[in-house]
Parts: sequence; structure tokens; C-alpha cells
Amino acid sequence: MAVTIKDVAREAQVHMSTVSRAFSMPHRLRPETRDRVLEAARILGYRPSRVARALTTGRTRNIGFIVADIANPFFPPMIKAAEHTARSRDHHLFIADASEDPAIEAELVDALAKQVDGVILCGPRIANAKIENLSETIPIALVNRKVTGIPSVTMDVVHGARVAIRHLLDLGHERLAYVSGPRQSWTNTQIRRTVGATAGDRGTVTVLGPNTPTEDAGMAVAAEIVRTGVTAVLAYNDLIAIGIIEGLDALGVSVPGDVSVIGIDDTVLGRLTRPRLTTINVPTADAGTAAVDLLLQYTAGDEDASRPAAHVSLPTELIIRDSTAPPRGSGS
Amino acid sequence: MAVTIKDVAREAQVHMSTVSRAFSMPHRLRPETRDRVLEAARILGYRPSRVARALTTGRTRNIGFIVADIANPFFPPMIKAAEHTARSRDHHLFIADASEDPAIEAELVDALAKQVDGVILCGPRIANAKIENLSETIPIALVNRKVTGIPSVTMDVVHGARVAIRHLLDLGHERLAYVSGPRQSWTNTQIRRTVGATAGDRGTVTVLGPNTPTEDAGMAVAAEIVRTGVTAVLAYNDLIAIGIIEGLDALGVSVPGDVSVIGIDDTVLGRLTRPRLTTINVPTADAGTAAVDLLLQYTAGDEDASRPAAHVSLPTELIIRDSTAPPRGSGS
DNA sequence: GATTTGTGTGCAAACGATTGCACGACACCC
DNA sequence: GGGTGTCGTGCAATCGTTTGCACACAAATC
Repeated sequence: MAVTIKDVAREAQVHMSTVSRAFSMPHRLRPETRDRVLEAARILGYRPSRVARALTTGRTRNIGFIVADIANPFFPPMIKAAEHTARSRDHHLFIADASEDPAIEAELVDALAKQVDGVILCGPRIANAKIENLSETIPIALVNRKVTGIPSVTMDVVHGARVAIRHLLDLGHERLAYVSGPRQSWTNTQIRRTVGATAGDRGTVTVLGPNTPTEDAGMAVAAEIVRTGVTAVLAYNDLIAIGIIEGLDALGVSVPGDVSVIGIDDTVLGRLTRPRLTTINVPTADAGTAAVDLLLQYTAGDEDASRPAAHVSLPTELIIRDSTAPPRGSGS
Repeated sequence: MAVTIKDVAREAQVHMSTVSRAFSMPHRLRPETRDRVLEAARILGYRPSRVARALTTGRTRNIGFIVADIANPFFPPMIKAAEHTARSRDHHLFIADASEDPAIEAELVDALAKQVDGVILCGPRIANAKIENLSETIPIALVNRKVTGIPSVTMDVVHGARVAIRHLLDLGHERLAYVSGPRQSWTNTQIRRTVGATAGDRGTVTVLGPNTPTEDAGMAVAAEIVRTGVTAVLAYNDLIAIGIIEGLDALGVSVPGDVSVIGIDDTVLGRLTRPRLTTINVPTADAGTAAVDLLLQYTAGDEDASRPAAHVSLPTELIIRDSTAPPRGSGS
């Protein structure tokens, strides 16, 4: 089978503990011994067994990364960044897809728990209480969710939504709609709360949904948008926004001529559609990196100390493209 | 710490080996003992340590999944499907992004080797020889590459490319170009060989590239396309095709008015662009599933037997949308 | 009733590393 | 020249499972 620490020990004529130390505490060995061991290891092509190491040290150097839907273009850049940072810290990433299902999500945490040092939940759909629960079993870091006592990184969608709504208001829209996403999404709640407050007495905001965050859901909601008579909509994400545009188009309603549409996420998709999508950029890659860093420094910390759970908030930005315009009949 | 098999043994008043057997060979236990053990395990919330199990059995029940670029929309559906199938077989998936770099790719295989039962290489950029090499260390399954003796699943791009070229020929195009992808890509080679042969004496095919499979690369090659004077191009993938369309547009060349463009992969993107992209559909999700199955049955097989390496070929299909049309000035 | 055949459990040795402890060698100090 | 350190290395226990072997007991065989 594979070459073990014992083989190296024999080859270098030392005890296996010495081999182990040649890697973990090289400075404590006589240089000549160290070199002999390292050379032997090199010749034999020795790579320590991460499994065996995990068993003694109790640390696997693996991280679980759970997302609601890998195929949602929001996630890949985040996964990619997370994987890269993890790797640069000599960690590997398990990835799992919860299919937007809270039960599966919780089950995945349990399943992964036995072979990771911690797990990152991205846009979790599980309840806060359950998360607190799970976090007693295994260190958890959150993306786009805040739970006291648990480290998290969020994107400032409140700011993003506020700017987006103001943009619509400034264009002259008075009847707005928010096409909401999954009920369990923290981001969704944040946005929903923000839109009404931002519109204030400058406009009314109808909330449509909840919806699954897919293009199909967006298409399906188009008819309802027309029925409500709003002239501008903010969608939970780009996927829904694009679906809405398609759906509206199918009904003969033009964007942005008749209705303005704003998405959220700034995925690749938005630049490609016609009209090109006005959307809120969120730094997904940064979030992936930050989440890994947070989790790692969390698990590295001494178990005793009641360290304050770190929280990172990332800035968002409105990208104005072609899916928004003044309402028909406005002066301009 | 976590509850171990010993805790369950104590609780159920049996030896730990009995606990172990209660899970692995329940039928060999007296029903009453088995139930007592299972009940104790349930109460304590026992989950066997995958790490410890891996150490004794030599099987981790983990799979490494290496792709060239997670953010390329070609991969996420494949990853998603692979993860789901793996999970249904009680396996977990490590995912790693090789950044289109052969050296990193090989290094990743080595790094993961110590904690997986096998690895799946998707669209590998490493040389065949190196793959054969690595496969002596660790079971490998391939997606979109054929190496004798190694199980693989490929998509029938030869058929796809043939149909695509014929489509262009039938529209009346005579001067074609193939905008190629990464040099190390097997798919790329297959297509390049096919296009010329298919055109035969009905048309000429200029090969442009190699290029990295990104939108930017596509944009960059637009000028060259104009210079060659071709009226239709087949691109290595959707990303490049979309870049080409953008680049052409920036040069005042219309698609499909002046130039027809066909992509490959049929990612989400293609339906969104205007004009909507004519492209070759490849079943990425099926490939992900098939690769996991192949690898699993490969690693399950007895080590001795020289089993014939299984190979799966998946069908492709031309999706005709709006980016292709007869050349300007043709009769129709 | 002695011998064979099962059946259900316990025992203990792996698996491949890490790590606290012990110990010999050597240098240093007074 | 006998204590006192320091340094480099070996020893062996440990992590949490699995699994071949042994053994006690019961049922079946002659």
C-alpha cells in the first residue's frame, strides 16, 4: 500500500516519532538527522495520512460548505473563492447542495460533522434556533444570516435595497413591487423590511411572493405584476428578475418601457440579457474568502475563551444598466 | 467530546465490537441485543467517526472532484449532480478548482489522494501520460477525456460539432472558423479534427486560437474573425461564443446578420443573450452522475482483476436559436 | 452422553499518525 | 568531579473504529 511514516523511519534509521517531528518541529532536530529524514521521505514519496493525523489531533483540516443550490449562479464564485482560500490554509472543502430544503441542510451538517472542523452555511434556510443548536455540535460560520454568538459574514443588502428603491423613486416611479424570495431567507427579510421603509410616502410597495429563487418563478409572477399595475419591481435575485423580464415580454409588456426591473446579486447573467439588467452587486467571492477565514480563526481559538463572535459586513452597490427607466408618461 | 462507540457499549452493556456489528452486520446479532444497542446509540446520538472507520477499513467514502474552473457555468450542474449521486451512495465530495492549470491539477490529485477513495477529473488539462501515472496512486475517473485503461465518460462532441457544421453549411456558409479552446482540452482536439473533415469540399475552416475558455477571450478574438472574412463561427464553448458576439457587436458587425455564431455547452447563458445563442447541448448533469457511478464501481471492484475500464458516451444535440442565419446575400 | 455444528459475544490487534515522558550524552558551572 | 541543564531521540499510549479469532453455550447428530 501507500508509504507510511514507518517506512520513512526505517529508511532513515530513526524512530517514527522522529520522522513526525522532522515535519512538525524541524528546529528541534539535529540538522543532519532532519535532512536524512526529509531526504528519505522525498525518495519514498511520503505524504502523511490526513486520516490518521485527524484521528490523533482531532482536527481534520477539512471544511464543510453548504449551499442552497450549486446551480444558482450566485454561488459558484463564492465556492471558488472559498476553496482557494481554504487550500491556501492547507484545508480542503467538502461541498454539499441542500436543494433549498431546511431538513436536508440540517442533515448535511450532521453528516459532515464527523469529518470536518467546521461548516459554513451559505444563505441557510434553517431556523435560527436550529442553527444555534447545531453550533453546539460543530463550529459554524454563516453567510447572509446573523445569529448572535455565531460568526457570520453578510452583504449589506439593506443599503443595496435602499439605493435601488431610491433609484426607482428618483426616476419617478410611485407604484413599486418587491418580488420576494424564499421565506426562510434572512436576506429576503432584510430587503422586504427595507423597501417599505425606504419608499415612505414617496411610493407604495406591494410584496409578491414568497417565491423560489428561480427563473421559472420569475416568469410565473409576471402576470401578477401586470395585475397589480406597478411600474417598477425589485426582485429577490437576478434569476427571478430575468424570469420576470421574460414573463413580461411574453405578455407584451416591455422592460423598461412599461415596467422597470431591478435584480440582486449581479451574476454573469445580468450583463447578457437584453435589456441588460440593472442590479445590486454583492461581493460573493469576498464573502467566500471571509467566511473561510472567520471559521478558521474561530476553530483555531482556544476552546475556553468566550470570544466575541466576529461579524463581517460587505458593501453592496447598485449597477445601473438598461432595465430601469422613467415610467411611461413621465415628463422626460 | 463527541460520543464514541465505547459510550454506546457501556450504555448498552455490551462490548464495543458488538456495537460495531449492530450497524455493519445486524443479522448476526440476537435481535434483543441489537435493539438494545441501537436504542442506546439513538439515545446518545451516536454517529460513527468516519475518520476512525477510514483508518481501519482503508476506505474513506470520500471522492475528489476536480474541475478547471468552478465559475465556468458548464460545471455547476455537473458538480451538483455528482454531489447528489455521491450522497445517495453515502459518499461525500471534495471539490477543487484547478484554475485551468495542469500543474495545480496534478498537485490537487496528490493532495486529495490521502483522504479520498478516488478522484474525478473533469475536462483535465494534464497530459495523458501524467494521468496514467497518477492513476497508479489512486483510482481516477475522467470526464471529457479518454485514456486507455481508465474509466471515463465523454460527451459526443464529435457528433455535435458535425451537426453544427452541417447546419452552417446548409444555411449556405462556405467560409467558416473554429474558435478553439485550451490546447490541453481533449474536447477541443476532437472538435478541431471534426470541423475540417465535416466541411470537406463544401467549405473552408479556419482555426483561431487556442484561447482560454472565457468571455474575454471571445471578445478579444472578434477582430480576428472579421479580418479572416468568415461568415460563420463555431466556438469552443458558450462563454467564448458570447464574448465573440459582444466583440463583434462592438465592431459594428451584427450576429447573425453578418456572422453566424454557434456555441457549445448549452449553459443557462445561451437562452439569455440577444440574439439567443444557437449551441450544442451537452448533458453535464448526466455526466456528473455517470462519473461518480463509474468511479464507485471501479473502486468497489476487486483489486486483483484486470477489469476492462468502463466507458460511457453521452449524446449531444444542436439547439438552434437565433445566432445563426443564412449569410448575407444568399438567396433566401 | 459424547461429538459435532452453530450462534452470539468478547478480546485484542491492527490502521498511521501525534505527543508527553523518560533517558542518555554532553557541556557547563563552581 | 559531582550536580544541573539542555538537547536530541526513543518509547509507548492514544485517537475510534473494524475484524479475525477464541470461547461459551445450546442445539443437533449419532
